[in-house]
Amino acid sequence: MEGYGDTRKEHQKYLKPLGDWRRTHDCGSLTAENVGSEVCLMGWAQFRRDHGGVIFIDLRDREGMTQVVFSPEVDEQVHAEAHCLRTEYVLAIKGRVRPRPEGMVNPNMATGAIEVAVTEWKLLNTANTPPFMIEDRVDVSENLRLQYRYLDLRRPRLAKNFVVRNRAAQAARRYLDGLGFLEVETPYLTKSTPEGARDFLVPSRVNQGMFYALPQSPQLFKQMLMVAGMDRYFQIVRCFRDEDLRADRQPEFTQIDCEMSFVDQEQVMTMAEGLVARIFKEVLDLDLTLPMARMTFAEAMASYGVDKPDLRFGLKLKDVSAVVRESEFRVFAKAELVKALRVPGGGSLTRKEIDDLTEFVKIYGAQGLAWIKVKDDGSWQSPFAKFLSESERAGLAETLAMEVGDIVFFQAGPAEMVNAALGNLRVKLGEMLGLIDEDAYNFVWITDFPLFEYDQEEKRHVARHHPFTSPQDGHLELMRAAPEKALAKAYDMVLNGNEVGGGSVRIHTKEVQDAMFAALNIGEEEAREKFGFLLDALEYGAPPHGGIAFGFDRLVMLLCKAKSIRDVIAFPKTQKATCLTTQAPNVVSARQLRELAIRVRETAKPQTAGPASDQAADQAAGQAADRADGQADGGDGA
RNA sequence: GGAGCCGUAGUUAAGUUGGUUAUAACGCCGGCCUGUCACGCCGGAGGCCGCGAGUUCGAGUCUCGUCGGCUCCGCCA
Repeated sequence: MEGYGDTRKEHQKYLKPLGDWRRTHDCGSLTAENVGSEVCLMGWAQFRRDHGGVIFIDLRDREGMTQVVFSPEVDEQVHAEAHCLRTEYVLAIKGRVRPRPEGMVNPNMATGAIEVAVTEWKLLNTANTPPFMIEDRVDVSENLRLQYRYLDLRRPRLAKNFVVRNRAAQAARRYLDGLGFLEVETPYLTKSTPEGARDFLVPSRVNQGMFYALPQSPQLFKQMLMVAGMDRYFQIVRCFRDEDLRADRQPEFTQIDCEMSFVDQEQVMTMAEGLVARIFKEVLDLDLTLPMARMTFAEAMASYGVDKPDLRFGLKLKDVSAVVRESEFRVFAKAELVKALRVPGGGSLTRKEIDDLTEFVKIYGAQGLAWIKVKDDGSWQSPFAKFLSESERAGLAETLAMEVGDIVFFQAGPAEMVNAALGNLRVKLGEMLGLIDEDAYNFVWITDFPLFEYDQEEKRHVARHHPFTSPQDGHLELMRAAPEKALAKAYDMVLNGNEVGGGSVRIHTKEVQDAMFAALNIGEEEAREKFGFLLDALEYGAPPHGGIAFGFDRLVMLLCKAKSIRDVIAFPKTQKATCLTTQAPNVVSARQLRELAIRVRETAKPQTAGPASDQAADQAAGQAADRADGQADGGDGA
C-alpha cells in the first residue's frame, strides 16, 4: 500500500486557486471550426498518455472529452509540471486549438479533429485512485456503484440519463404550461390515508404522539385544487410508498401529476398522449402516431393475461375451457379456466428449456406446464395429450390453428393464476425467442377497468384504482347490485409492457362518493374521519374533473433504454430500501427520540459497531431510560 | 414473509475430485519513452477467498447459519 495514496497526497502541494480563470468552452464542443482560438477548459483527467517527451490528457466533463497536449516545444515548464497528473485529477488549462496532425484524427471522438496545445495550466485538485474506473465499458458491482454514486454518475452512460431526464421534465413543463396548466406544489407532510400502499410516517414534535404521512400521491390535494377553481394543475412531484422494491419501483419516486376541470375521459387521454408525444419528440426526435391504440381491460386479460400487455410481439393467449370442459382429463375439466399459448416455431425448444419454463410458471402458482409439440409429420408429441379424446384433440387443433413446428403451452386452474402464469410466460418467450424489437415504442391505452376488485384477506371489495374514481355512466346501480361488474372511468397508458401512466375521471358529487364508500364497506363515520375534508370540498361546488399521473422514472428509464429506474434516479435506494451512499436509514440520538416522545420498543437486529456506534450506544442508553419511564407510567399497552 | 442468482487483490473474473507458495487481465507504484488516444516497454507492491460455525489429517472448494447486492412472488389504491 505504500505510495498508494502518498504519491497523490504529495501532489497537493502543486494545487493552485482558480483565481480569475473562466471556462470558454466545455470539453465536448470544440471542432475544426475553433482551430486557432485561445480557449480555457476545465475538467477531470480521464486518461494520461505520457510519452516522456509529450503528454496527452483526455480532459473530461459532463459534455465530453477533449485531448489536451503538454509539449516541451510549447512550454518547457508546463510540460515538466504535467508529469504529476493522475486519473481524476481536476485541472484547468489554457491553450490554442490546433488541428491534429495528418492521420492522427480520432473519428471515435466528437472533438477528435482537434487538440488543445496547453500554454498554461493549473492543478485545481488531486484525487484518490477511484475504486473503479470512470468508464462505461467496465462492469462494476451495483454495491460499489451505489456506495460511490458520485463517481458512478461521472460515467458518461449514467450522466447521459440525467440529461435525458432533464429534457423530458422541461418538455413536460413547456407542454403543460402551453395548455394553461398551473404548476402548484402540495404538502409533503400530510395526513395518513388508509386504502392503498403503506405510508411513510413522520412524527410530530409539536404534537407528540401524532404523525404526518408522506403522500403516496397528491391525489386528494389535486382534487381540492379543482374545487378551488385552479382549473388545470400539474406538478412534477415526489411520491412515497413504503412497499417492497423492484427494478421499476423505489420507495420515493416521481410523478408527472395532472388534473383538469370540466373534462371527461377523452380529453384527459388526448392531453396525455400529446404530453408523451411532446416528450418523445423533444428527447428522441421521434414522432409518435396519435391517437394511441386502445384495448379494454377485459381484452388485455383475455389475450395477454396481464393488464399491461407488451404489444411489440404477438403470441396471444386463447381460452380453450369450452373445448375441454367435458374432458376425461380431470385437471382440465374441473379447472375454472383453461388457456393455451401457441408459439409458432416453438417446436424447436429443448426438453431442458421446457423444464426451465415449467419452473418459471411455478413462480405464479402453477403446478406444472402442459405442452404439445406438432411434429413435422403433423403428429403430436405431448406428455398429456393421450388423456384427451379424439374430438377434444381435433377441437384444440382447430381452435388454436395449430401448425407443424408449433409448441402450445396450456395452463389450467384458477383464472388469476392461469392468466399470470401464461401472461408472464408469453413475455419470457418473447425475450427468449428474440421476438421483441428493442427499438420499438409500442403504446396502448388500457380502458374500462373494473371499479373494484375483491380482497381475499379483508373479505371485501376494494377500489382497484382508488376510492375517488368515477364509475362509468349508468354503472351507479351496479355498484350496489353487482360490484364486480361495475366499470370505472379509468385508463392506464402502457408502453412496451410497462405501466407508465394511469388516471381516472373522479367522483365530483357527494351522492356518488357516498355510494362508493358504501360499496367499499366504509362507514359514514370512518369516511368522515379519513376523508372528511374532501367530502366537505365536494359539497362546495366541485366541478367535474379528472386527471392522470405518469411514472416519470419509468418513462425516463424507457427513454434511456435503462434496465432499472435506479439508473435514472441520482441517489436510489437498494432493494432493502437503504442508501449505500449516505447509509440511511440510521439510528438517531436518544434526545431526538425523546423530543418526539418516541420509544423504540424492539430492535430487530443488534446495532453493529462502526461509524454509527456512538449513535447506537446513545440510542441504546436512551431506550433504557425510556423503558424506565414507560414502566413508571405503567406502560402503554398497545 | 418466500424463491432464485451472486460475494476470491483496488476492479472484473479463473480456481479441476477437498491437497504444496491462491492465478490472470486491468488499475496502482517506480523506471524508460516526442504523436498517443483504453499508448507502449521493463520492474514492483498488493489477499480476513463477505462473516461465523461445522465436517475433515487438510476447506476458496463440502454442510449449516448469517450479512450484503441483484431478480422475482407476495405486497405496490
